Amino acid sequence: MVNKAVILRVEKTLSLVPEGYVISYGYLADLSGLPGRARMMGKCLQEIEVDCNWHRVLRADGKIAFPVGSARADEQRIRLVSEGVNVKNGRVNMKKFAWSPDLHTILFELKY
DNA sequence: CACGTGACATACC
DNA sequence: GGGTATGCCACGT
Repeated sequence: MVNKAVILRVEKTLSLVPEGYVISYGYLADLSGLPGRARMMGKCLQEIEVDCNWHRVLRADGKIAFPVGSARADEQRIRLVSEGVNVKNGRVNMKKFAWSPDLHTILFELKY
């Protein structure tokens, strides 16, 4: 189990990620006021509402975190492609599609 | 208390 | 590009 406060923070951050963009686990943690806790993001995503933007979360190198060919990986790829994010060999070009707002601005707005 | 593990990241070779 | 090492934090053994 993950703290409910943490879950809420991550849900809030995910709600800010625009359609057509993606974000890494590490930066998601940073924006949620939890620097260095990338590994915790995965735990959170297993407990978060299915309606969140979980499919926009990728590894820092742009790869989908699930094993290639798995049902989850396929669903994530389909969702990303359907909103305009190119997925080639289970990987996304982070230079093009990564959502990278100013960290401090977000932290200030969310009061973390 | 010491490890091992995990939807991870970074640095270095 | 791949492979190893280390840092990170929560949990289970």
